[in-house]
Amino acid sequence: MGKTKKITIQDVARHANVSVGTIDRVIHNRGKVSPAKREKVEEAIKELNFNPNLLARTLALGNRFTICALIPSTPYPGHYWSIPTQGIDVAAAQFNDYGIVVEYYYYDLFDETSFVKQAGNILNASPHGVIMAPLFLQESKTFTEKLKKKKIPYIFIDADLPGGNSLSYIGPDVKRSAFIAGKLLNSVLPENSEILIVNMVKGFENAAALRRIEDGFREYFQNKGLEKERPIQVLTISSTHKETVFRELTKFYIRNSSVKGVFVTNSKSFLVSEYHRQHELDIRVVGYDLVEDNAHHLKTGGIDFIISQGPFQQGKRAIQTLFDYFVFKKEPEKIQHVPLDIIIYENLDFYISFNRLFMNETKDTIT
Amino acid sequence: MGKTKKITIQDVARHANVSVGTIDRVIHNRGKVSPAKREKVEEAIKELNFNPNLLARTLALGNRFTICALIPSTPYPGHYWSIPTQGIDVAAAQFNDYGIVVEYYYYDLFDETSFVKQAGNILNASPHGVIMAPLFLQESKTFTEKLKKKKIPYIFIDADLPGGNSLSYIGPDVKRSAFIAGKLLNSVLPENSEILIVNMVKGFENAAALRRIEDGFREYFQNKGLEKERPIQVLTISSTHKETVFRELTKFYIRNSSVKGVFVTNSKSFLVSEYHRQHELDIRVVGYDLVEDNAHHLKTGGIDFIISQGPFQQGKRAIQTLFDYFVFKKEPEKIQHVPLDIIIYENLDFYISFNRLFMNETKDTIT
DNA sequence: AAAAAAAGTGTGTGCGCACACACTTTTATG
DNA sequence: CATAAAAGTGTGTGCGCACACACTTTTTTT
Repeated sequence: MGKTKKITIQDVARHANVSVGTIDRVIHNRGKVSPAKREKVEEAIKELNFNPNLLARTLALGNRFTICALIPSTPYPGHYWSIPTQGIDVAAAQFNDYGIVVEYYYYDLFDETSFVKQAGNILNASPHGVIMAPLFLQESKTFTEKLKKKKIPYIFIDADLPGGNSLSYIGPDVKRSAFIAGKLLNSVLPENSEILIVNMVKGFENAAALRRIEDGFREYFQNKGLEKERPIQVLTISSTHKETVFRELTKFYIRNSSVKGVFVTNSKSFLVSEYHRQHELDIRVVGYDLVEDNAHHLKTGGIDFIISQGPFQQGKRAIQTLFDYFVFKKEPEKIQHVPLDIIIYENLDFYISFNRLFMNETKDTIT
Repeated sequence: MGKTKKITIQDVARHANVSVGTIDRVIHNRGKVSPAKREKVEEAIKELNFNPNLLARTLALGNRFTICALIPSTPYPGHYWSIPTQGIDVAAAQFNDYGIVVEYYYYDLFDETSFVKQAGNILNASPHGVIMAPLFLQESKTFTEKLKKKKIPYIFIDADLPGGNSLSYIGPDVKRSAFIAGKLLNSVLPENSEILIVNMVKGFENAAALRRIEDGFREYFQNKGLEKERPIQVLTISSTHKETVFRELTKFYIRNSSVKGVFVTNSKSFLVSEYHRQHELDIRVVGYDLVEDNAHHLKTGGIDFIISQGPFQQGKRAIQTLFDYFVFKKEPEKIQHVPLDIIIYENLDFYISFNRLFMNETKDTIT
């Protein structure tokens, strides 16, 4: 009872009256095998329900796969990009023994040249696969074309590059996420409230993505026939620094006092919330990404909703997708949209703890 | 560049001028090793950043761990319990080569005796670990006490057993989930609407859990001072069959026509939604669990919110927790609360697809 | 019909580690 | 000071698989 013995190629060999060499030839469809024996072996495999042991195979093959991760650096501990990085770390640790080696190539979120430089470094390293956040449109295109020439597969996370020929895109459906933001914000707004969309970007790189976010957001109100009742304005700030953001917000609010809801299109909604708090403004806020600062403002009520795009899962899934591609030659889905988690004060804790609890475990075992 | 060589105990042995046997003794802290060499070895391990290869270790040890899963059977394909089962399947496949063998012992959700019988079977099988959904209070207690005597660790999923001495509980914070249900339902209700809580249970087994759900739900309205404005009634139906549920709903609604919102405390909210549709009632519904039928009613608008308690993750995490416990002797957190996902029409698809996409991969590679 | 080529099959080694065992050196014991 | 006991150390085998290679049998070529 319950003695599910391990079936090995030895067992199959014995059962089919051949040697392990023949089993090997049949499994990998190589070398020469007489039709009679081939059939006998295939029969035996089915009968015994033989599954090759991946551990032994990996050990015997001894091959290594290097993956380069081209992602933004984490300027301070609670920063957004620390989360995908953790996801990558966890998966990397899990697959380390299978020969997966992950190397990070960090670039500066606000500096294209750092991106280009690191991209060059990756090309020199000639890894087996690449994970990247293609946040700079043109530079990313240049890079991926070179990767394609070298036949190095690459996966996009966080943002997609339309027509980028990636092995897979793992990230949010941004238009949909903005649509949800609209729905959520609308649900907490009194009648006849004006709405403000706050963008914080340095240049024009993300223009296309921002466009889709705005579209998605507006679409909700159009679908509900609320365009008139909820006028939407847009404020684009070319910085994420507190002082600049505050100054721009002031410049806006002193001219627009009837705004009752704000949608922040990046992970910095806590800045807006903090501004509201300091100036005693009762304005509802919806934003992205469950970073520590946002969690704090969710708790104090300054932020009403945070939409989280499974950043941890993005990193983890990216590694796993490449692993499956390397080891099992499994073609992944071209688009893997992550769940858009709706985070409120009441369910916040669980999202933070559930993955963190486990990370420690994994890390301990590796170190 | 990037030539991260695999460091083996051989490398360490050479570096420390000892044999692999000594390395082994140091790593496992067994046998006799002179202090001088021990230090040299430890030094070498650190210097080379040696990490034992889990694959090779597993292969050499060759031990097997059997895990029995005592969970409700899946009466029809889209049933709730098919999802945790899938999570278990995925993790089982992943750890299969590590010697983890999972055996299912299904019981009937509405039949205590089937639970007891399967529990007995598990005791006979004497597995290394158990995963169970302790849905029958008394029977579960009896069972876990026997497990404790046999020193077999067990993990609860889906529901906790207070003071049950489990290795870990992986599931929702039910009170909190109900609180969230209150918040969500309230957000879509007009002023002065009555609310109905619908329970569907056979006996009195789940009485304690139901109590906590009701408490959590009511707590929201109390905290907001809405007890008066939103009277809450409770309807408990002792069946999940459509006909019975419909009959009981009719009996209730013909006497209570001012109910505008319903909170269904199990995964069958689609039944209530269907009833509303057939009888053209404009009543809002909040329920649990993203089963297929609920997804469908979310899409048609008959259900407004579904709270999902990561059923897939529950199964997966349970296996992984036992694996870490067996292999790394890692004591898990006693309580691992899963995220309480708020599912609406707009983000439903991603929750369904994200895990499903990957399940196929894993299954293909194993079969 | 002999030689060469091809087809078919088995054996042996190593991947990195755990563990049993043999062996040598030191210490304790009478 | 001999001898038993303990401490300290190295070697060899196997886990399940991949792969190189040697070997035998059959088929093709001249």
